[in-house]
Amino acid sequence: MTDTTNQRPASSHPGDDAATLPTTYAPAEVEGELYERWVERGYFTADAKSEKPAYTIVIPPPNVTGALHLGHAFQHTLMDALTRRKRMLGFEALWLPGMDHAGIATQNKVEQQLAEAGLSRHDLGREAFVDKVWEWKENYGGRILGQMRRLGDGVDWSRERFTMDEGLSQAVQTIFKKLFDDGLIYRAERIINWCPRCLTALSDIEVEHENVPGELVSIRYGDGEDSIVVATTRAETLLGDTAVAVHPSDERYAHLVGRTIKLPLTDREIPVVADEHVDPEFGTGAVKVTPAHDPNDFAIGQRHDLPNLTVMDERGVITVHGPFLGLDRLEARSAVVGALREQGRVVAEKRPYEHAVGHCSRCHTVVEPRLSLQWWVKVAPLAKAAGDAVRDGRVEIHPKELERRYFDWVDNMYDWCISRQLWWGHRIPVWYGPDGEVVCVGPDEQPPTGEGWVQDPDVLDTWFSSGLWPFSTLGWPERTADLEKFYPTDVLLTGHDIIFFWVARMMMFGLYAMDGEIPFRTIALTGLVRDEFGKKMSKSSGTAVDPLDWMDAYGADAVRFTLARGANPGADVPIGEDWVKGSRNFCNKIWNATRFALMNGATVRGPLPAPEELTAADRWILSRLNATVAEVDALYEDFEFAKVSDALFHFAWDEVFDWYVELSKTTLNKGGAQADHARRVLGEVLDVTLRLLHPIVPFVTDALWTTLTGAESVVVAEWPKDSGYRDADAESEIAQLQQLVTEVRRFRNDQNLNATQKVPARLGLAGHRLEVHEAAIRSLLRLTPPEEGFHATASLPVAGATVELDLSGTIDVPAERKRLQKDLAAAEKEKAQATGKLGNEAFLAKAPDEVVAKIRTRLAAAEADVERITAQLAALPQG
RNA sequence: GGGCGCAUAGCUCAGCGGUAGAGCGCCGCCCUUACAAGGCGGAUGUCGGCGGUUCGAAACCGUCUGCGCCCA
Repeated sequence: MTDTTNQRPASSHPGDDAATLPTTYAPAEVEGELYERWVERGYFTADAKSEKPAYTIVIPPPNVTGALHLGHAFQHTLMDALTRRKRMLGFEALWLPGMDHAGIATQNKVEQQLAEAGLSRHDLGREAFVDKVWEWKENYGGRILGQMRRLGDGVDWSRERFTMDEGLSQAVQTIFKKLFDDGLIYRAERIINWCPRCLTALSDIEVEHENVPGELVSIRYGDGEDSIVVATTRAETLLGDTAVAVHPSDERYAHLVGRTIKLPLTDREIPVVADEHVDPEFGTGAVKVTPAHDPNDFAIGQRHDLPNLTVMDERGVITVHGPFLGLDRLEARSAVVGALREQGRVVAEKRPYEHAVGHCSRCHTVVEPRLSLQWWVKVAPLAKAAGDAVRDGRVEIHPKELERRYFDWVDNMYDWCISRQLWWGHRIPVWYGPDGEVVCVGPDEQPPTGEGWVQDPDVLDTWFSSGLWPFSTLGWPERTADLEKFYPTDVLLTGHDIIFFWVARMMMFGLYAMDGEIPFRTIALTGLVRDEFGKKMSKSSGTAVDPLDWMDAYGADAVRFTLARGANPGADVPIGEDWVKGSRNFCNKIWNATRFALMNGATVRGPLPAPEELTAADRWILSRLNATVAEVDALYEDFEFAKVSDALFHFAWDEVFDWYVELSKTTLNKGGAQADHARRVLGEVLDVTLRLLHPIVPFVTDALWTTLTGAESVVVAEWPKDSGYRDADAESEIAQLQQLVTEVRRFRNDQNLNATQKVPARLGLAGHRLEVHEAAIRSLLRLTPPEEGFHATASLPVAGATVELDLSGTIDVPAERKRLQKDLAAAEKEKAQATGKLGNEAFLAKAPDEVVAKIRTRLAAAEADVERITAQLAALPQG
């Protein structure tokens, strides 16, 4: 025999290897060690100088504060599967890891720590505080990185990045300067979302709107003829009202427009203005206007030149002199309503009143719209480009249904507030001079020095730096070899929940920074991980599962396989412990099937025998093997991980393990050339199957594959190719064999025959194509040859043969009759359906020929079944 | 309030014009020398309701009901 797979020095005694494999797969014993070996050998380290085509995925950088949760485990499994497969396909695969500095989250964490010591960040001062955060990062940050190793993430650790790295910070400064110079970054005073707890501005998408029961209070402003009733859910803002607005054509209030009205609880007179944007149908048709504390009111204020009166400080405490001074906004709300009520100015109160209220996405505090001076990105031109790149097909969104969500956002985007009143983050590179100068400093420039020059104290929104991730991590703004080789990246795989936060921003910045070059070719969006009942998992309700626990109990492969198997494009993924157990069982099954194969001398050495030398079972499984390779390849291209996993699960378990391995036992026992061939085919099938499974369950496949082949590692093995071999004859022959075996097994079961009990039988296969399978059939069914005195007590016509069994006594006639009658009913129903269709002229005339032919075949089969079962029933002894 | 999506076996989900499927769960038999984390066999659905299109609908269209999600 010649060895065509010459890089595989086969182990000298495969049986010995098998003997060393325990009967149960113990993931804990192999996973950690295997992972370290992969990393040490540099399998995941990509080479920018490689001749191979590049395949790049950048990881959605987890927060430095984070721990691995099932959502990460899920996405990482998919990204790992994609890169592992491409690596096997001969690509220079790079999966680039890293972390996000997570401005607010991280700062909060360190502030909490300080609070325990009774300190605030102001006690330390900015510089010391930032040092403290770095210190925290070194000590506690990045726990997730170790957990990624546990999961088996094949990331290139040599390229690990952090958004606050020097390089990435330089990228931030570079793009800031470029945007500033292009007039796409500006400073403006507007109403922004303010978190009174985090004490910072938030962008629109960092605010979560939630319906909560509040109150709607209708208040009468002014008196008598000249009074107007307005309604509000935030009565305390009354203190900052600088007008009442009505619709210009609203006759009810026409006499008041242009005049002033007395604002209750104050000594101020405020004007009544007419504004097109007031809805005369809503409520009383009049609205109070608080320009400094509401975005719509601010707009009205601008149009009518109203003063902006700020009545709360940054913590939401009332600053207006009088009885409400020093009250928190919520206390002030009821105090104001109470005072109004006393004055008889409360016309109506609706409580509870369901309405949407914005909450800080970080700490869930109710946000307060607040007038302040902030930095903004003018998104219109950037967003247009980001939308066009998808519209013209340069970037593809998977699944396509989610495109709309993307377009809705990028096509209707408001300017992005990027300044945050935090200390942890990229500081805004703008200096203010003593005479009002504003200088934006580029990365290679020196900030202005001298008396009176100060840098802007704010830092940038965390998502500003994440938006640069696909290229900043590859060395931009330098024209690095990495950037040359690995950019644009291939797939951006992430949850659809951060399309706006992250995906759209990367598109905008990527296209802008790289002169129109796209940051990635495909956006693959996943859903969220849910519990086994499809319910949201949350930390607060205690329903969140720590994937580490499951990995410890069942192995990383089991967790990965379960997640992959649930991964339908864009859809949420439910996961439960029982399912992980099921996946563990599958891994164990693979383990034992391979163990069996090795004990029986399965081999990958030498060429595969020609089809004509093989048994039908061999040809069948090779045919199915190649079809499976083709199927898996096609599914991978569409990110159909669930279907990939399912196809492999069923091929491996149902076809290879339950049928091929069982059939091969007879051949192997017989010995001779056929047995040699079976060993080679078995080796081939396992070799390919393990390689196909590897991207999803990397550990168990590597442990087994190296034992089977003696080669270095399946991580660097070649991805299987469909040889094109298909054998329809073998497939139908084995299908017939399966039909016969199953039918007899059913009979045995119905007759309550013990599974191990041997039964004498005559197969009646003379001249039948299944004749060659007689030994296998007898073995599978535990049928012994008819001996002297054989007396058939049951006769089963099946698959064109008649199997006669000697049950040495009476069979259970009622049981058999019951079963046959059920089968007969099914066959007759089938026959009736088919007859009905074929009797329908319109069907014959309009249905495609192949459908008609199929129905005809079905009818023939049903008729044969009816005849056969009727005969069997008639042959049953009376009783 | 606007938009999108989903209702299929006990549970979680595939299928999206031509015989209703999978995993788990359930019932029965079996520790058959690869595997009891297993083997073999089995049961279970008027495919949410109503109407329409079609030779043919779980699938396409309309409508109602009930749930999700996104945005305001």
